[in-house]
Amino acid sequence: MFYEVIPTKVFRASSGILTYTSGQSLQPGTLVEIPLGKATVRGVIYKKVPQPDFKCKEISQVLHKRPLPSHLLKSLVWLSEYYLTPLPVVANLILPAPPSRKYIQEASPRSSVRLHSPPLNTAQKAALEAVKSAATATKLLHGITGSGKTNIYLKMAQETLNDQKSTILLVPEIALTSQLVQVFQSSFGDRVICLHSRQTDATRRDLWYKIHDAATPLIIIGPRSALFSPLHDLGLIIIDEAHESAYFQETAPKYSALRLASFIASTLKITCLQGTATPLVSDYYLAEKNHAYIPLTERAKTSAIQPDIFLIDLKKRENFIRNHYFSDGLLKAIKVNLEHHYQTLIFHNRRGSAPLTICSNCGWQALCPTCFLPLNLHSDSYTLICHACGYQTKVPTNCPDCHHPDIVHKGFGTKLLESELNKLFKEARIVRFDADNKKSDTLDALYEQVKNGDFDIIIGTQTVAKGLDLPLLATVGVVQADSGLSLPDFASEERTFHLLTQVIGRVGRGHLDTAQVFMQTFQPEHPVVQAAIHNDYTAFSKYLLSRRRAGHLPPFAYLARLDLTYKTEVAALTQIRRLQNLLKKFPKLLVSNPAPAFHERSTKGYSWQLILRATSRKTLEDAIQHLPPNPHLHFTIDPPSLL
DNA sequence: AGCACGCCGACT
DNA sequence: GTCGGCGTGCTC
Repeated sequence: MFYEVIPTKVFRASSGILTYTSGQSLQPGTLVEIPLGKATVRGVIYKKVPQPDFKCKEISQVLHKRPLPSHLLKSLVWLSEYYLTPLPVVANLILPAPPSRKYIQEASPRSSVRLHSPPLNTAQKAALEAVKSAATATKLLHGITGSGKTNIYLKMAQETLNDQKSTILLVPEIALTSQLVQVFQSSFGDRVICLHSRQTDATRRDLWYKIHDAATPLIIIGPRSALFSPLHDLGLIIIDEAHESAYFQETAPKYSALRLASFIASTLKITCLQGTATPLVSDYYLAEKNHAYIPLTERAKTSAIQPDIFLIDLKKRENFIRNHYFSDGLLKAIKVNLEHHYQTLIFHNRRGSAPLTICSNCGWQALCPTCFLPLNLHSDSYTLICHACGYQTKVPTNCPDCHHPDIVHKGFGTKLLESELNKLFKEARIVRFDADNKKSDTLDALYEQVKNGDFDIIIGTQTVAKGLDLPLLATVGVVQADSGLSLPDFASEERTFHLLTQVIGRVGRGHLDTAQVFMQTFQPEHPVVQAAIHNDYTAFSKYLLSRRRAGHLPPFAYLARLDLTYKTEVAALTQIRRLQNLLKKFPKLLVSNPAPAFHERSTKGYSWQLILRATSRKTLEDAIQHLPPNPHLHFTIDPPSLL
């Protein structure tokens, strides 16, 4: 018998599928090992075929008798076509981790008492009914902070379990301490399997087989790759925080877990529920059009309160008499909080002490020797660090160019704010959370202490904006709300809106009867800042959708980014111009001018990019498929950002 | 998307 | 001459 097999190794300019022979009768989706050149690689049976007119090698081993569930094989084909990626590249997504010698036993999940999911309030019941009655497979649940989306997830997972079906719950990044994981574990005990990146290959492989061979339905909680869990009885997919960028895989095979989940759901005729307090406007627009948009606007907790929001203009220095970074109002609030043993959260989305280091005499700037990006000052270790590649160097005492001693640092990050607050409030216990924390003092590790009030002031980047529920938190201070708005990226306004909305949502959660937000900004009138402080998603989406429509951007156009990377800048430039000319023959395609990529230079060389836009996806696909093969060229279809 | 090999232009 | 980068062929 002859079989087409999808190998996991690729050769440029091969169609991807190869034909092998076997004495056994094998079903599509069976995992096998095949000889390929001098090597042996793993592969998946695609389908049975008649004997071809060329000679075939024999399948060397059948790895698992039971084939993969059919929706996974269909997913491979879909991903390959949708993202124009060779089948062998996407095949790597569905194979279990290869065996490895090191075996670490996972702590077995606590089989706790089976709690029943909490009863739903009227608004939640109505939303659940709306989810069930929507005609499309994919539904968007727009639940504001505190509306109780989790209760709806629990209820749906429970009902799916009652139907003897499994559920996949996608989370952006898995924190085992996260409330969502804990709630699911206490409700469903050892039916819950968590997948995460810190598991060893051996553990992952074990769990893969456990899922594949499971006799009873399960609940899988994990990151985007959890979609490839080999469940034979999948009945529901839930995507929490569906706006998060972590659902897009940036490295090949590039894909959006949201789009894939939608494909799987419509293939299996099951529900894919995407829940978020701040939908991506593209998803919102599409869901609205498909009658799959379900708003849940009522706060579940009656004790929840609207925070008092103080918008503070950074241009008016009279608001900053006492300190350069913190307005007088914010400092007053911190002082009051200290007296009441309440907490204050200071949000600033830039780590380090200062992002720029320059010579005030000749204008020399400290740049990373490989990335050419400005080096960030970290005062605590007195080093300059590249936030892109990690390069470190001592801060020079004199300018390397003119030897002048006037080296100055511009801008500010969380480390500077931390030392500033330490000076202002000597008695306060201050903690900072960002990507510079060591494993032992991450937010995850110190969560209980933070919650119990062991710290008075919490400073952080986006890591503190998401999901924190602190009973003693009274005040949020945003040091510069508009700092992310100037990036050269069509998604920067949307990202800023998400962050501001999330960080505002940290207070007023019903624990305390006081809640304030101090929003400092150079652009108090900016529509994004205004929409965020008024918690007005409708105004925000209206504003952003009109900008997107005018700019021929998603959801009104399809987007692709072409990146060309060469060792020398000349090569990158000449090649990108050639590419630009080549693309002129596609009449319906909008081609941008060549521009240096945001991360213009890296260890790989110099990168330049072209942005392609088209109103039909087919136009984009045609253009990309007709590009001459070039190992220096990489493309991203539907990029969530251009950075 | 990974490796081996041969070509060519830029250096010592 | 040597090195490094680029282009090509490889697979059933």
